[in-house]
Amino acid sequence: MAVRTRFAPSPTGYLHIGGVRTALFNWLFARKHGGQFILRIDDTDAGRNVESALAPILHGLTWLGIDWDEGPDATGTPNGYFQSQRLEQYQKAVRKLLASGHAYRDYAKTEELQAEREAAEKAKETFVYSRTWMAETDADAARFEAEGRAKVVRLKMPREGKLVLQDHIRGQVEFEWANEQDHVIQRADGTCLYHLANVVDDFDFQISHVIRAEEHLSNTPRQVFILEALGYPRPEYAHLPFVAEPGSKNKLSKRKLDKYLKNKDFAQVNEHGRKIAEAMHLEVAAETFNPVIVDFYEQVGYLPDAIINYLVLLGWSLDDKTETFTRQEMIEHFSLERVNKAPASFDPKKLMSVQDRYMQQLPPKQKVAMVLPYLQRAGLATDPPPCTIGPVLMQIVTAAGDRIKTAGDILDYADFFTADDQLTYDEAAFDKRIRQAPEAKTLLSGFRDALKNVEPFTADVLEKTLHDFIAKEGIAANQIVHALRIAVTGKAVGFGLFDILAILGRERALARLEGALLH
RNA sequence: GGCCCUAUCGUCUAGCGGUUAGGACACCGGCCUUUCACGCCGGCAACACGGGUUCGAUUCCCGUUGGGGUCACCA
Repeated sequence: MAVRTRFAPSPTGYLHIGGVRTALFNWLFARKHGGQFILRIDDTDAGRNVESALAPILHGLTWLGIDWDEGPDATGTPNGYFQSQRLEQYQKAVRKLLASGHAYRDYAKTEELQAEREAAEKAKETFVYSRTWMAETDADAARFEAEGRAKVVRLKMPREGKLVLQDHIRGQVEFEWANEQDHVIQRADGTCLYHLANVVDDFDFQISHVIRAEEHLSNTPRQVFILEALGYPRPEYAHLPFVAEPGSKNKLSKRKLDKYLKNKDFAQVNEHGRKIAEAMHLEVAAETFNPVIVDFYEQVGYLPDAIINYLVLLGWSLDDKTETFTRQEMIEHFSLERVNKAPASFDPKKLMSVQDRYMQQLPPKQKVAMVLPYLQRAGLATDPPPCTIGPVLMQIVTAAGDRIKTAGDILDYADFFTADDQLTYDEAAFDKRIRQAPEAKTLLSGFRDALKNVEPFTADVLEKTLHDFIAKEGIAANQIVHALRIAVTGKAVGFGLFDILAILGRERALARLEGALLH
């Protein structure tokens, strides 16, 4: 049997990290078995802004390299893979269910139903609808309608026996039919509900394996009832544990950002990204720009491979050792049987460390290409870029080494791209290392003079120059090194001092020293 | 509350009857070093509890407790 899996997001306007994990597992499973991965849009009641609300989702999946074999195109133009376009199929299914007696017209009023519910609760019994307003014949229906009642269509669920489900992750799970309600499948206004639509779609698209979040496990009985009543084959099921909040077992939700920001690690990763976004003058609303949303990572300059690698480990593992996987390796090794049953909490710090590993592997040339747009967006480089920028960027990226953990980190070195007389200083550091350090200014000015004759102006020679200077002055390296760094970069931290000077070149280095002496 | 799922270091996890319970992230020391980052070395740290089954349970079974999900004319 051909393997066909699906991811069925509703157009919410953003791609959530938990959703990606679900999509990823579906994608992996399909790829592993040479099957198809289908993207279907659950927009049964979304309405107007579907296209714009869908764009970030399609874009996010594409960015992450989760490609779909069937579904909307990249622009999200509605086609057959939108529930809103398939209403006729759902109506047909309802008619069939009605005809076979698996569903009935119900004329109960909300208050009447509510009363029954409350009575059951009072008596501490499980609520079971009395079916008082059930119309199984046209005569009944006519009578209720004469009373001015509105109708919905309900499932006529079995009231005895049980459903035995084989789940690829949970194993055997059983449900008593008696605990199931006569769920509504068609509203009074004639539109259909999710579970019905879902089952019809899964059948029409020939989905072989339903791989979805655990929250749907309890919904499965009604879906199985519907599909069996319709004569459809039962797909295979795999209910994934959900992705939980950092440091807790609650389901991750984009609505509880305030709470996550109290988590130190989450706050730190968030802050890092926010700083970069601000440097690029990005307008970011906290609700859509934070580590729960995929877009955050793209904006900040993470690598899609790193995110995918982190995510595949969230609920799945190969063994006790392997942590790094190429896509091919993931596809080759993935199996539902090795998916964990318990929820896994999202750990942004660990994601960061995976990102760090991937970044370290990246050749400098690629880092340069990755980093350039960030300078442009921050207004530090023109577009198209000046042809001189390539070599400079290569020098910076090489000198910065592992310090550039995301592409946006290039902005830590923005001072290379600002005019020498526009340099801003970390004032606290400037105070400590220059204003209040004895002799600092004298030493800086002495070293400035020494720089005038350095030839060639390279890191090696500069290092030797400094050592000679230190020896001549009879001082410790500490007395000048920190002052020098602040004088030429404005900052107390950064990569190798001699690399900095060499990249700046003699003229700019001298200008900056001059500037610092006057500051 | 009913039903369902679930339970190994703070976090992600390995383990599928006998292990000094392993790895990774984080954390804490130390080394390297002009700062920061990287790297290296070392350290702290877990089988929720109670019954069974068994020669022997982290592992199998049953309870308890904890956590979560679900019970809509939402998806």
